[in-house]
Amino acid sequence: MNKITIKTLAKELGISIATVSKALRDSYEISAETKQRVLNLAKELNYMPNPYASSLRKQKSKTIAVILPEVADNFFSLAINGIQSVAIAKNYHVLIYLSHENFEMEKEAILHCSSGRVDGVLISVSRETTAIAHFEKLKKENIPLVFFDRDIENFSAPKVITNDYECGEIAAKQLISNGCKNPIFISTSASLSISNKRFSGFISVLAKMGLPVNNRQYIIDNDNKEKLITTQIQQILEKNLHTDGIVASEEKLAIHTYQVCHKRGIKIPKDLKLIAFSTLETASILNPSLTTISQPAFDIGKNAAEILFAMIEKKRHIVQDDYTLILPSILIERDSTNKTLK
Amino acid sequence: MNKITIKTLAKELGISIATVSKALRDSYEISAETKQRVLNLAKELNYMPNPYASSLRKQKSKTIAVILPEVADNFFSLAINGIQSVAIAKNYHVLIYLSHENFEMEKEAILHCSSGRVDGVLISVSRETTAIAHFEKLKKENIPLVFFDRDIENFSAPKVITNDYECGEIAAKQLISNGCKNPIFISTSASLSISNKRFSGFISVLAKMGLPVNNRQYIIDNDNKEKLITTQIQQILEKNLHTDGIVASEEKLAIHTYQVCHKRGIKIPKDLKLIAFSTLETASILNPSLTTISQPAFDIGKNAAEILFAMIEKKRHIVQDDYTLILPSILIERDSTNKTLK
DNA sequence: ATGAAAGCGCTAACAC
DNA sequence: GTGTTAGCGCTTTCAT
Repeated sequence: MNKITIKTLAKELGISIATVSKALRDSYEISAETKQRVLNLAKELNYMPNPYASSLRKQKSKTIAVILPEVADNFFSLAINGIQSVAIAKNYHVLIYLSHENFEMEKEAILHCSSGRVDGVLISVSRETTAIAHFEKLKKENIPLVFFDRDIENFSAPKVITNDYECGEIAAKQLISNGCKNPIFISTSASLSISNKRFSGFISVLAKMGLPVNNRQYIIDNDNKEKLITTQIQQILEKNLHTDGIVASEEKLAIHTYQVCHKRGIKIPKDLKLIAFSTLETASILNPSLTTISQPAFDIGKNAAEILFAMIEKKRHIVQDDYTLILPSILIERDSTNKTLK
Repeated sequence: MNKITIKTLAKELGISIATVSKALRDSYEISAETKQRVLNLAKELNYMPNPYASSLRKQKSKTIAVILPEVADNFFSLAINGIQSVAIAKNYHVLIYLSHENFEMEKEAILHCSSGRVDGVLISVSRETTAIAHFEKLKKENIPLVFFDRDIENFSAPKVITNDYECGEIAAKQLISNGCKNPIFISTSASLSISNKRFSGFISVLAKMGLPVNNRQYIIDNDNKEKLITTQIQQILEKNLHTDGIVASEEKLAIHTYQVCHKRGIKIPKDLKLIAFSTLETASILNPSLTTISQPAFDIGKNAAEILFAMIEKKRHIVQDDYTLILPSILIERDSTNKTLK
């Protein structure tokens, strides 16, 4: 089957390609009759404009990129949904890149976004990301960037995040008010701003309550094999026998903590109380049900995308570089932190 | 900052754009020295070729599309990972479209894939999909298509699926051998080939065992509000008080079944045994742990992508239109089907 | 080894 | 209201 281009239509109808182009775009210059003829033939032949020719000409790709650490975490799945919902409304296409929490891959992804491949990018940074040169390159190319959920402190761009510091406080309070004397905080990154904020909130409450503040933070190495996470958690627990509460900064860590506890006969919540930052759908049916601090993942994605489009559509003056939208998470109390259960 | 194009480089170096282009592509026609000069300057100026100009010229987009019913299901998250892993190795970009189980959206997505936007498409069909005109349009345009996980029967294209019929049998046997006399099968689509195969396997075992085969299949309407799923499951259970086992054809249905049971005080596995087609990470820590038939999601995605690339790279003769790769799922027995538990 | 030139399919300024 | 034309940035003959 031969390719149908504007030329085909023009030849077929005996008019110029310019006329066809204008007719297709419903230009006021073209007579109703000609438009009709063009549209009819286009439909008949299943004409679809070549997107790349148009992109090249207009210097606009009608696509955005989403760069994520991973897609297996429920948060990111929901965020993608939010992003897609607005992209589709804007008739945009979305390119997905996964950094797998790896800085080099993130850089690579950003690189792909330049030179006009996309009109804008949404990113949740990898846990290794501290440098900002790749973001600056984008800025130089005038490609709008907005952070969602996981941002980076020393680079200025709009961001849609949640109230991590407060949630850190809430987590600590939840554990302490349920009797924990020795709660700890586990995460997978020492540099991720989101983790640090959560930990800061957490530790501030311990301090306020007069609880010991040393050795409260544990970084789980998740760059190697999956298996190791449980081993590491188990070791932490063994070396800190007095630990009676855990705040898991990531969904995955909470799941692994359950597995360790099940295996080692550690009773949640009696021996150990657990609270997790997570949007896990199964939280309520876990054994025991898991107390979570749940992020508005869909809305974070949606709002980030909306801001991005505002920038793309050159309503740029509306969006300051330091614009920050904070969508609060909510605490959902369940059994894993309940002081009266065994 | 001005855009850096081949022209910039050429002018700067005092050579022609043709030479620059060839040097960048490491053509044998160009002297080592010139190549070096070009490469150096390119690096210095951060030159990135315009992907769309190149696509337009070469009639190749270096991107593939992945069309999914949704991304919240763990299976699809894993599959995306598999797909990405091969796309990245091939230096391809991946466009994501979500059908949200809606046929119109799927058609729309497929439409976007035509006219050269992508070099190939991977799809897991929506549960509403029975028509095939949109696929045929793709085929006419010579855009390779491969199905993964959820295929469609009356359209011939390579597919990577799992052994659904056998798994339906396995599910039935698992329930029956653990004492179920009245198991039912729940899914969300009456037309989805994958569900039907599972059900066929399931019912064949009931028949063989001499168990009643009428009213064994229940279709849950999942097109409206999320809430309703539990209501529907509850109603099924209330109207069929003798039901003592459920095969959930989808992860989500299993989760909702748990919720109903928790709420109504129905004890799993004592009152009701449950087995689910699912890759849920939390299956082992649910209350009770969930027996699953687990799909090799990552590998399904990966293999589908590999086949797609074989087709894109015109090793097309290698891939027949009716090529079917079946990657078996595995049964993981856990407490939700255990006959001796309460 | 290098360059001139045509053209991928489309848009838009400018004629007529 | 319609057509001519000049590119967008790149690749690829074909000359030289």
